[in-house]
Amino acid sequence: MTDPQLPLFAAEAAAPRVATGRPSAAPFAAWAATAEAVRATRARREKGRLVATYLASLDDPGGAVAARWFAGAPFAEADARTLRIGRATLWPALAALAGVERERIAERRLALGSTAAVAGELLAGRRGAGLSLGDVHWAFEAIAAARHAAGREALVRALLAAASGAEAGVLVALLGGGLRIGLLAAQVEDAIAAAAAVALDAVRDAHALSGDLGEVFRRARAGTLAETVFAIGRPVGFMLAQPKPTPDAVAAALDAPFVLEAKYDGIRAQLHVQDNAVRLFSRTREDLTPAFPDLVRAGRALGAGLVLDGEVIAVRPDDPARIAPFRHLQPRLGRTAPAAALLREIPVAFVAFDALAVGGERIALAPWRERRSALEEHVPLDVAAPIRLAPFRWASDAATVIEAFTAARATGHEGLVAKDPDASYAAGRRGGRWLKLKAAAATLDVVVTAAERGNGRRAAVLSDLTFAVRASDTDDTLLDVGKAYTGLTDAELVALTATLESLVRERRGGWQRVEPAVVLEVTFDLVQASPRHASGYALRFPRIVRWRMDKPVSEIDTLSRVRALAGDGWM
DNA sequence: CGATGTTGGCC
DNA sequence: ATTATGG
DNA sequence: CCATAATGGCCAACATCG
Repeated sequence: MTDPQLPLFAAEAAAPRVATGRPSAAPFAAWAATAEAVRATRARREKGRLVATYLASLDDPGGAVAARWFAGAPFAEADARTLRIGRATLWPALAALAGVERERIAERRLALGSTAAVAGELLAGRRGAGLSLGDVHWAFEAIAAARHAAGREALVRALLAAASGAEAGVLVALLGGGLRIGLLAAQVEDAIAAAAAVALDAVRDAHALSGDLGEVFRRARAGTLAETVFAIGRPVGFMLAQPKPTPDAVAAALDAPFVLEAKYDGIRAQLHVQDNAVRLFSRTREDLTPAFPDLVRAGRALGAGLVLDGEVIAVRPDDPARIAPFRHLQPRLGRTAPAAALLREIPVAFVAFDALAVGGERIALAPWRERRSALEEHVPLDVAAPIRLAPFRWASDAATVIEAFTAARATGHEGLVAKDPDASYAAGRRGGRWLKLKAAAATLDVVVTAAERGNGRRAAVLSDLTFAVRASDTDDTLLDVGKAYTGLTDAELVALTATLESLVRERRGGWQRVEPAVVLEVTFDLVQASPRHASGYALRFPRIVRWRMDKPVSEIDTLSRVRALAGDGWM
């Protein structure tokens, strides 16, 4: 169907891609049917079994793409390309194909909760042209390479026109950025291990190293998983920390003595130094290098064969030893060619807290103590250097954790990370060997002023709540200060929806303004000045603590309290 | 040309 | 990032 | 305990609009 010619490989230079073999002629319909069967069951083992059975049935090496797609994305994590397809492209394409108005799409989207479900409904009964895995693969390649939205829409339309009704639903889900069948990378790893009869650990390790489930599947079947190489310049999966609610929980979860480090409020990054070539990668393996030429310059001085794990933070221009909050770093993110003035105004540092390779040798499997020694040999302790060593301290009890936490907060850090000194680096996993502890937040009592219907499984409830505070003790004007969607149970959301429906004042699609009567207690990590809401403030990581049925609107918090909670200056 | 809309990626 | 949910 | 879904706020890039 699509032309497997020139544009398909045009983007190759940007990010080296791993070959997955010749495109497969295997029917896409079987993949789509498997995805639907996975969606239909909630049993995790059954989902895994379905995927494993399907993967085992593929005899064509080009079928590797099938493994990738089950994780919900059209491309591998190691692949920097995106499709740039959203509702602006999907809705007109669907409307044209189904021969209905755009309004009808919007209406059904609201009722069904996802554009994928709308596609399945509107295109139901279509026979399809017998798409193969290879056809879909080429279509994704072509869409990613298409520069203009019109070109992408034409490609999407051609793809969907060739799809059966059953295929259209999953295709739209993949195109729109999420399969949502209750299956992600971790489950696909299980299925690959089962389908190829290899050890799960080997599959996980290969995935962490390659960032491509397609390659992992192909190698698992070829018996060459162990040949997945660690290479400097190629990002590895990050080891993540598990959240803990209290210092006691941290102390209880780790054997004494354990390690405490600051939790830096920046962006996690992996620094690769290979001769003169320095690269920085994000947690999702995006290439951050272009945004940080200052760190690249500093990295060249470290010596080759190094892979460091750490955090990029903003530092104060007047004193680079002191850290700046996350909002200062934000304008430096995503830049492809940052101006010299920006580099000056917002200086950054890479705070190294782990070493995955030194002298060209992978040391990720060694315990933290040994990795830390290696790190200290390669990174200066200088607290003002652009690439600097993260300090740490030993702790054996909760009291020490509390003390370190207080000190970290006073310095401007988010909190602490606690680590097991004997643990190896668990690439790509969030295990119990690293723990994080953040600040116990203040709460605000607010009133709901507007609500919006949710997506997917929340399509039937008003799950997205906009809330306000009073202007002052003497002025009852309500000023919006944020939105939240998490914290209430499903049952509470259902009950809340009924109440909010009785309070409707104005309705626009799935959105509605309501009489201010529902009082919520909300929490957050931070209050920040923002033009987003009428109050002039917004919340970082807002979540609902509880529905305050006992509290009248006349007693909710005021703008002055919000102002008092807002971070200001360098903190 | 600047403003706006869409998408993607950080936390 | 976060919380709720269910295997 | 683990994996997954659904979603906040900020910001940059890029295409398109006016």
